[in-house]
This record gives sequence, C-alpha cells and structure tokens, in this order.
Amino acid sequence: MKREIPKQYQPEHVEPKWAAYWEEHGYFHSEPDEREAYAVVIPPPNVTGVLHMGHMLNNTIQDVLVRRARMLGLNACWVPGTDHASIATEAKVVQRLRKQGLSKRDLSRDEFLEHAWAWTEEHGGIILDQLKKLGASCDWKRTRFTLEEGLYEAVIDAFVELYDRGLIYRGRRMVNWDPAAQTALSDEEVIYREVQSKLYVVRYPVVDEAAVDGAAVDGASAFLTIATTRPETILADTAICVHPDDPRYQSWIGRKVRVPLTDRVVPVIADEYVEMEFGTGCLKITPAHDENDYMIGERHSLDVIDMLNADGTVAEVPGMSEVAAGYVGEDRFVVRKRIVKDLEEAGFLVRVEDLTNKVGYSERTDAVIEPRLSLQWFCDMEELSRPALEHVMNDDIRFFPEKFKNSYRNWMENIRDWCISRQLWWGHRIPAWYFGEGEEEYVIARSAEEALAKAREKSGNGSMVEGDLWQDEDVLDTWFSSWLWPISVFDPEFIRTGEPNRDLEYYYPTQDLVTAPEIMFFWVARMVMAGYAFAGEKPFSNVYYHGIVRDEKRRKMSKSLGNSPDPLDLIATYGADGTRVGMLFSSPAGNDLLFDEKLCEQGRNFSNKIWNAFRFLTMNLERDDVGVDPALEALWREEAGTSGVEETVSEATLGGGTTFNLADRWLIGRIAETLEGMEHDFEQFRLNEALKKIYSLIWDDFCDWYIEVSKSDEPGANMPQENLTRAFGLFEVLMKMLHPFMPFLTEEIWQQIRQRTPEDALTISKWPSISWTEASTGAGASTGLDADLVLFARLQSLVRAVRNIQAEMNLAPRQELSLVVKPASLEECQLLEEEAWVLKRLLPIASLVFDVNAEKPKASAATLIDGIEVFVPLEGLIDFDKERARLQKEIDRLQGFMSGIEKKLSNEKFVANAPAEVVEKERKKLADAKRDVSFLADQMQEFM
RNA sequence: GGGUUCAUAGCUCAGUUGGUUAGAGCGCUACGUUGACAUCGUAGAGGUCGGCAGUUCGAAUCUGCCUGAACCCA
Repeated sequence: MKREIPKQYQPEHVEPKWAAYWEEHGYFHSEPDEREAYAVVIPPPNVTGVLHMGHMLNNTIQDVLVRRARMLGLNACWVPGTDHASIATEAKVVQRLRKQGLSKRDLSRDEFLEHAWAWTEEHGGIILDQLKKLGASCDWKRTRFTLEEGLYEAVIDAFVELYDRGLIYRGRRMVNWDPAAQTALSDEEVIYREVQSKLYVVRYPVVDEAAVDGAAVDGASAFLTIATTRPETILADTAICVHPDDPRYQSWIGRKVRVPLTDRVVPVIADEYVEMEFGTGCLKITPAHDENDYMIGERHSLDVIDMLNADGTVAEVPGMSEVAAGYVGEDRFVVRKRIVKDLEEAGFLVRVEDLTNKVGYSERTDAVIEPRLSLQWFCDMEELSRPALEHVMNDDIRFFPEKFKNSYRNWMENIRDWCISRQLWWGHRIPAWYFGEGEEEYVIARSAEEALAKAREKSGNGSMVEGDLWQDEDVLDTWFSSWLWPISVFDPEFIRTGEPNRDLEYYYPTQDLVTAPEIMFFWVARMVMAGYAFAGEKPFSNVYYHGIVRDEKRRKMSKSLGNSPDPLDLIATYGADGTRVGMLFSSPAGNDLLFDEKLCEQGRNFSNKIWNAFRFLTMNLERDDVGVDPALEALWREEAGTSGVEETVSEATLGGGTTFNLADRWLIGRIAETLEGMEHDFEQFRLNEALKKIYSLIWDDFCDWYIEVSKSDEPGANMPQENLTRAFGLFEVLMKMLHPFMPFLTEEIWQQIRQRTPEDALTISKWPSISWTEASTGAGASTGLDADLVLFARLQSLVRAVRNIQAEMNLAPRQELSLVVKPASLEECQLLEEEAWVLKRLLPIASLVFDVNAEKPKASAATLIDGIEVFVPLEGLIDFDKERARLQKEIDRLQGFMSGIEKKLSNEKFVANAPAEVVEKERKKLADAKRDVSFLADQMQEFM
C-alpha cells in the first residue's frame, strides 16, 4: 500500500484534529478510582489575560509531566482555571468605563460589578483556549475560577475560620499605598527599583535661639540640617532626630525647631535608629509617611500628621504657610518640584546631591508606593508560617532546584503580617459587618443574618435590625483566594465542613507544582501555609521552579518592552510541538531561559525529520498493513512500571542472534538506556535533558544509523519487509517516548501506522518498559546486550574512520572501496566478520576482507580503531602528502596524550597513592597509545 | 546593608561521589542532492574550565581570597 505522504510535516492540519479527538474522547478527564492519583493544579492565570511566553513555558512543562504520568498508568488530573486578579482586572474595567465617560464613583458597587462581570465574560477563558492550542492535557471539565460561587464561599470560610482562631485582626498600620489603584498592597506587591534620585539638604531654624549658649555650635547658625529624598513630606514632619551618642548634636537634643514653610514647632529628639554617618546625621521624622519614622514616633509619642490624600495629592495640614497652602490638591511629585524651589527661595535649601536609591513601585500599576497609615485587615503570619517552614526544610515538600529553599527560609523567618484588605470592589468582599464607628464595633459573619445575630450579642443591643449594619466595602487580596487553590478546586466546602469530599480525599495532596520563583512568596509559601492551616497536610509534594523567559539580551520578556513574540504566532509558524520543543530546549533546570526562536525552528526541523522517517518507512511498505513483529511484542512489558528495565526474557528469544540482528539489539539497548536516563531526568525535573536524550535517540540512532543499516542492499529497492515491520515497531516505541513532549505529531504518526480504536490512542497508551536485564548490567560483558552495544559502537567507529579518510582524501562519496580489516584477535575477527553486513550497508564497499594476518595493501590509507587496523587501498587515488599529514596529525595528538600519561606514571607518589585500578588504567592507555603511534609511524614510512 | 546563586567552545548550556583525550545543541568551515528529509547528510575547526593561592599523588570538580554578573530581602 503506497500512500501519498507530504514531503513536509504540516502541523496545521494535524494539531486541531487531535486536540478535538482527545477532548471528544475525554482522555484527560479524571475521576477518583483505584489507581494512584497524580494531580497537578495549574497556576491560575488572570481570567482576562492572554497567553505570554511565561505561560507557554509553565504549561508546556506541566503538560509534559502530566502526559508522562498518565502514560505511566497513574490517574493523572491536571486542574485548569483562572484567578480574578483583583487589581489588574478592576484597573482594566475602570479604564474601559472611563472611555465610556463613566467613573467608578458614578456607579454603585453592584453596577460596577456588573461591568466587571461583563468584561470577564468577554475576555475570560481566552487564555484557556490558547492553552488548548499548545496541547495542554488539562481536565477541562474541572475548570475553576477563584470568584465562582463555591470558591468564593471557600475564601469567606477561610477568613471566618482564621478570624475565629485569632489569626486575622484589624488594625491601623503603616501599609504600602498604591495611589493609582487607591488601595493598600501587601509587602510582596511592592517592587523596589534602583533609581537616580536627588538628596535635598534642608535646614530647619531652631526656635528657642535665646536659650542657646553664647558658644553656639561652630559659630553656627541656629539651624539644624537634614537630608531627604522626599522634601514634600517636610510638611508632615513632627520631629528632628539625632543619634543619642552623636557628639555634634548633644546640646541640641530637647530643643525645638520650626518646620520650614509651616508654623509648626517640633522637638529635637534622640534615637539610636539614626545612622550618624548618613547624610548630616540628622533625620527628619514624618511618622505618617515612613515606616521607620512611624516606629520612632511611637517610641517618642510624636504627633502623626497625614499630608497625603488617597490619590497621592497633598492634603491640607495644620500650620501650612501661605506658599505651602498652594500645594493642596497637587500631586506629590509636582509638589516636590515646587517645594524645592520654594525652600530655596526662603533660604532653607542648603544643597542638592545626586543619589542612587531604591524606590518601591506597585507591582500592578507601577505607581510609586507611598507608605501610609491606615486601618486595614491583617493576617498574623507567625503561627501559619511555622509548619510551612518546617515541612519545606525537612523535604516533606521538595523544591527543585533545591537552592530556593534558602530564600524561602529567609522569607519565612523574617515574615511580617500580611495586609489582606484591598480598597477595591472586584473580589471577595470582606465578611465584616459594622454596627458603629468604634474600631471594635464590628462582627465577622458569613451572611447578613448571621452578622445581625452576632452584632446584637456583641453590642448588647437586642433591637438592632439588619439596616443598622453595613458590610466592609473592601475585598480581599487575590492571593488570599489563590492560597486555597489546591484545596478549593477539589472541595470548595472543605474549609467549612472539615470533611473532605471524594475528590479532595483522592487527589490531595497534589503531586507537582510548577511555577516561577517570582511567585514563591506570593503564592507557593502561602499555599503551603493554607495547606497545613486548613487541611493539616501539605498541598503538593514537589515544587518545580522554572526560569523566567528572557530575550537574548537577558531582558525579561514583557508587553511594554515589546520584546516578546506572540506565542500563537510561534505555534502557527513552528507548530505546537516545535514550539514546545523550543521552549524546553532553552530551559535548563531552574535557570532563566534565554529564549531564541531558533530553538523553535530546531523543534520544527525535528518534527520534519521524524515525519520523513515515517514517510520513508511507509513508502517501503508493500502490504496493506505494517504487521506485527512477535519478537518485538514480547519485549515490552504488559504493565508499565516506573522503572525502565525489568524482568528477564530468555536469551534464546532475544539474544543469541536468533531473531534480532545486531542493529536491532543495539537499538533496543539504546532505548533501554534512554528510558533509564529519562526516568532519572524526570525525577530531577530535568526535562530538557530528557528531551535531548529522546531527540538524539530518534535523530542520531534511529534515523542516521538504524534506518540506514535496515535499508535494502540494492539501491532504490524497498526495505526487506521483516526489517520494515521491526522498524515500525521500534518507531512506535520511540513515538511513545516522545509523546509527552510532542503530543500532536506522535499521535498522528501512531494513528497512521495502524488502524487504532479510541482505546488505542497514543495519548493513553502505556509508557514503554523493556524486559531485558542485560541492558543494565556492567560494562565489558562478553555476552548479551552490553557486548552488542560495544560491538556496534566499534563498527560505528570503523565507519566514521573510513568516512574520515574519504573526506580527507577528497574521495567521491560513492567511490567504492576495498577494505582490509585486521583485528587483534581471532575471536574479534570472527565477531566482526559476522557483522560485516553493517559495514556494507553504511559504506560504499567493493570488497571487504577480515584477516588477523592481513598484509597492508600497497598505497593504502590506514587507521586504528581500538587496536583494529583498517586499510583503505587507494591505488591511484592517494595523495601522499595528504596521507602523511593525516598520519602526522594523529601521531602528534597521541604523543601529546602520551606525555601527559608518562608524566603521571613517572610520579612515584601517584603510583604509590592512587588506587591500583586508576594506575592500571593509565598504563593501559599508554600502552594502547604507544601501539597506535608505532603503527602509524610504520604507515608513514611508506609515504616518505 | 543582609542573604543566595553563578562564572566551562563565538552563543546557550551539560559535566552525578576529585582520576574523562572536558561534552551537546546552535553558529562556523569544507564537501555532498540520480527519490525519506537541504526544515538534509558526511567530515572538520574551535576551550590553559574568570584570576590568584591552597589541600591532594591528582582539581573544571574541594577550600580561601580577588574580579565580574545575576537574583531575593530590607
């Protein structure tokens, strides 16, 4: 049966077909059963986001793991979903409203949420469809969203639960304020960046000058000089602070200064916080706008003056001068410029210096963060962090790469309370109900009804009605919902009931979590906390942190830089399989990934290479079907284990050359080796290494060697059909091994090789496992698979050596050669002669002689392979100069090699101290090299 | 300022407990197209393993210092 197969692989015709087929047959849907569970929860992307390169990498990795687990016979369940991305989504909705001429303030909460849901429905889920194009084998029926009903309840339950345990409290604290989004942020949402700033040196007049001794400090002035990077905050200063031991300022402590541009008089205080060396050693204190100043303020009972509005404009504060009053309502950065000018004009500005410092920016809006004192909800981290730290440090939860344990510990040990309230509407509304203006006049409840009952009790006012209560307007940090993800996607009610449902019981703890190190604190650490806090058990066993995708200049790929290719364009150009390979190839474990489109091209080329191997085999097919090779069938274990090589099948069936020829045995041995190697790589999450192994097995071993030696002796004739059946059989195994990486192409070929029922789809087939123990026995064995590997490798070396001669002598590739091979022993001679066919298929051979006593033919090029002398007679073709040069080059190389060994062996200490086998090995190397040199030198004689 | 990691071929990276003639892919050079694949094949060039010292019979590998880079936290 000759089939027309296109010369080039066309992924665009293949991928949609199998994506639909897989989904139609529900291969990726999982329900609890008697098998071992393998669960992975997706790091939920933003519901309205679009796929970027980071998602591509993240999900490719997960898909490889999940597909492999599925083939290993585990009940694989990959739960997809999205999160509501409180700040980002709300910002987008506000932006859209603005375009419609609406402002958030014009709308009621419910009206706003309607717009937000509309937006979500419009854009939501796009990203999940994009994941399908990538081939992600998620259980789409289990798709979750952090704001859907059940998951919403779970978040409220978690809040109530933690509040009841005393781990959530409300307090007036210094928080990170995002003036653009007008909300508080957690510490993790602030990104510090180094910027070129100015340090403004400003002097404050001392007011009680009369009290100063005549011997005023260095004749000076009745001024104290401070340095600040934020001069506008001067308006809210309530003290000047020096170090208590600073000799310069001893006489000033306890006196008073007037704050420039105000009529405020503030004290000079002493506190050890001040660094004497920095700036002037004299610090202005603004308790409302700096965390450290706030703490100093607490210690010294200073006033707290808030001079910033929520939007970052300057507010009116007591005592402003006329000039300062003009700042009110202006943005803080505008005021910074104006105040510098005004300070200068008023004679307060001493000088301005350049300074590099770090400034905090909002992770979401990129606005400069302002420390701001406000009443917020916090989660106490001390108790929650304890088990989270312990179970990572003791490897109950393993981190890959392990180095991330360090920063995890560092963070956990210095953890601060988590500000969980956000001044936003899009999210989980805080279940706090107020019944009075007092800071303690509230209750925590799941519903208004429950709140009323609790409020009546707390207030002692039994006649209170629902209308007397108002719910907190704020929502919770998005991560306060994401941290429940591994629990809530399976059982949203668990936190309330404490009774796991069937899914949670079966899938939890999940197996692997794949994510980027940037969200280790945001998400991973908190999921671990939530896991122990709510389920008393870890949420996952392994965390694989992959790198960040960067461009060739090591810049992070981002939309704003425009340096990120569109993943869907890549898929269109190189195919999903090719793109996946490209992503993985550039992804060493745990390192950042310098994305290079060339690697996707390499992936596409690989697709094409495989396609053409398939095409070639198929073109050789003379029957309607490829048939079954019984010997090969016996080789694969029925039930796949996690280990590559087990159980023995008798030598008679497999060894002894009865059914499999040397090339078959060699390739099977290579498959066994590769399976073992890949398993090891997967244990370490070294996916790129595993991929490289199967890549090389297919391209180098199968295509370049196995198919070549399987071809017919007659050029142009079809392959012998038994060879073909076997080659197809081996090809099928290779497709299995490649399937987790390149699911579409492999399924296509798998389905084209034979007629398959839905039960036989590659995607649910069993991972191969070879029942052949010799494959894993020690090297140097004289029989069995190892010997075959050695023998075949020797033949490969022989072929390469002859090809090298062909190239060096500029012989035409088809120039037929009469080879003379002179092995060192009779035994070897016989072994080689039996396998002469391998050489005949791979080299243009006119005649081939094996003889331990062979005489060197006249005018021949010669070389040595493991002591086997090989002569290529080149009567009339040989170029003496070239041959001499070739031989000399080899002799030089060997002599350099030998001198190193001789030096080693002449060192008595080496001979005395090194292990005997090491010394013996060196002696053998030297002897072999000597033999080779003398052989080559003899050859030289002929051409002198 | 505190912590962590890294430095191997032109580029991106392997190199498991110290003993290898230090590997791979890409790139580069030469040759090759009478039917699997030029999205290909064959062959080849290319590295004093950042520097200096030390431990050791032996160091890319262990230790210290130096230089350079990156990341996290404050």
